[in-house]
Amino acid sequence: MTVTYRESVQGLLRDRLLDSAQAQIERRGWSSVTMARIADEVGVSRQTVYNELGAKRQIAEHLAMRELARFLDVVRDRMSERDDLVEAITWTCRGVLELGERSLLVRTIVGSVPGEHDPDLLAILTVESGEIVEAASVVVKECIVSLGAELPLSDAELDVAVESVVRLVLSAITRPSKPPEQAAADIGWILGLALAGARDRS
Amino acid sequence: MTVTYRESVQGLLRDRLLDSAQAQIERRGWSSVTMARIADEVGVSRQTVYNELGAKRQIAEHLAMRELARFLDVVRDRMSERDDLVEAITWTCRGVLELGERSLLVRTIVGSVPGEHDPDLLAILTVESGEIVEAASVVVKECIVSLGAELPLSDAELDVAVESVVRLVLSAITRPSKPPEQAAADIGWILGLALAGARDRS
DNA sequence: CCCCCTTGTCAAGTCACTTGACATGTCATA
DNA sequence: TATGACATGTCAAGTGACTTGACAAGGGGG
Repeated sequence: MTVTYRESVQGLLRDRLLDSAQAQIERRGWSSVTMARIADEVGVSRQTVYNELGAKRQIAEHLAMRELARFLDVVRDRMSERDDLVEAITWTCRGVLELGERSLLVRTIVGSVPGEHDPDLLAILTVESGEIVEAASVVVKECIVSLGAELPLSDAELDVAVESVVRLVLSAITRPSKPPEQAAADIGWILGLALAGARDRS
Repeated sequence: MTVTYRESVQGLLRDRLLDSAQAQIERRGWSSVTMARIADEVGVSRQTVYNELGAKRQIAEHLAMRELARFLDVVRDRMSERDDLVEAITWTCRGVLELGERSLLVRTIVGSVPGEHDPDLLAILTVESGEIVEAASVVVKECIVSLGAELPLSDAELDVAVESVVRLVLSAITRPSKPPEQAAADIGWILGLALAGARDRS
């Protein structure tokens, strides 16, 4: 019993509600998302939506966190598919950036015209992005550590490096300027240079 | 909203309970299945098991019906993969018999030593098998009708033919004497002969 | 300005599930 | 044979998630 019945049920409700909200966003934008419509589509009462997800503002955050989880799954998968650190990071960045292109939710948020940015969604990409960077950094660092390679960086320096990579990826997703493969190669290149410089240092 | 949230939850509970019961059967036999253990594994109270599934005897029936559904899925799939009726039936019988060999639940029930047959499980294969024959016959007939071939049989005669095939398959599952492919060919051969005879008749 | 819709909150009701208890039956063992 | 351990099956009272209906407050659009 890895996951209990009760947890499954609770998770099922959450998922359904978020699925509905996400579908509405992707169809007609965030402003068309309505607590009543979510409740209706899922077949529960409006109050239950409030109980489970909280105010509408928080729904956007929940969606962001759920989407983040999808990206972190890619991170975990890809990081274990290469031995060399720089290659692993490059390969992972590419996968993440490609998912960013495929993700309908991300495209809807990022792709909306600046002027008509919904305040709630905009907030996610700015105020809340701190949490995103933090969560992603933790996962990436875990993957690097479990890779077990010898690094010319102190623990604190590793944190900085990881966070920088995460921020570069996030930036490339929100303001893409080149295809994923090349953007990933660029990030890997920078990281490689930094590691070489650190190695020379000693 | 093809299936509502509430239905999903109810179905989830049922499935979990039956999964647990089935796992216990396959591990240590029917007699080791306990209402308390089912409740415990799924993480609900013992009373909930009674509410949802009824007495222990009925759990065996539920399991049989659920397993039957798996077999009928195979029937529906295979019957649509051949144009000629006899070929379709032969192909379907083979698939069903092969599933019978793979099905851990079926193997556990059928394969248990005659002397130690648990009364409840034994009942399923005897008393309850009427329901099984009936349900399976309905599905098979539906498939035949939707196949749309011209048949030399009246509707009542078709019922008899279908039921006979179903009974032959059921028998081959419970008392297998040859590999699925050959047993299926045998059934198809009989059916072919019967149809030829019916055609001559007119 | 008023109407309609939305958000957000509250209290009372409903129903699935829990809890604890009890009667009953069966089997192993002293 | 008596007895303890354990299983089935049922009941009533309790808990908590979800429902229902209502309300205040805040925008747009006719």
